[in-house]
Amino acid sequence: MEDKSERSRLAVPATEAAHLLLGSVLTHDDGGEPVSVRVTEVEAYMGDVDPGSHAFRGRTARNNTMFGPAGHLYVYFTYGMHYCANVVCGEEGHATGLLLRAGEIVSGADTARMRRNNPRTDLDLARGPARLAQALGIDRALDGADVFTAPLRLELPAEPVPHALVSSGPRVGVSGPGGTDEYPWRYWLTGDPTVSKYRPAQPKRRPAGATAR
DNA sequence: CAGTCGATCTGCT
DNA sequence: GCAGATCGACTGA
Repeated sequence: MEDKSERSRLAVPATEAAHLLLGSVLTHDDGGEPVSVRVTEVEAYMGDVDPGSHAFRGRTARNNTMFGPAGHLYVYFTYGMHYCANVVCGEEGHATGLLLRAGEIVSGADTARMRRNNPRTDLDLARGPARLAQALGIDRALDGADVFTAPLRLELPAEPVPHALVSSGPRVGVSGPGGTDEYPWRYWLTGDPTVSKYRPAQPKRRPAGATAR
């Protein structure tokens, strides 16, 4: 019953769901030491109307989970080496989701450090979407998994975080046509040290010497 | 400290 | 064939 009502809280527009996820705690218990992350930064993807979204071109094998019901994890593999995780939100079929961009490790830090190959500071354990996924031990085996069912556990706050504590700005790494990158669809807890450093979307990397090597 | 580049999977043209 | 919801190593000052 809890699960049902918690899931329904995510079946809302991405902007609203973002304020539920900020401050929530996601745990992955793979049988070893459980690792928990307090979410401090998310990015909204608006499904098939959003040029920056994987779902913009329609349903594929990879983005299939995005088109399903809210409360499931969409995990994708990118750049040949990284996993990133989204929490599906909104109504089923709309393919909206929230990319987990950064968080603070609240328990299981030892395991997280090992998975991340011992970064300089604990602030770097889950600062960035691929880092967060790696710290939690998330890979594509968890694509489609229910965040309210083992081995995952998502604890939403009783109340959404007040808007006054949240900042917003352009999405990172998205340089889509139509000024997509101008929409303030990235949300973070103002002043939190674990929020990822803003890096403008790379315009395009073209061969500098006119000819490829 | 800031800028550049390689790694290498997935989906679209 | 190419660009991408990234990260970390390396360069040079």
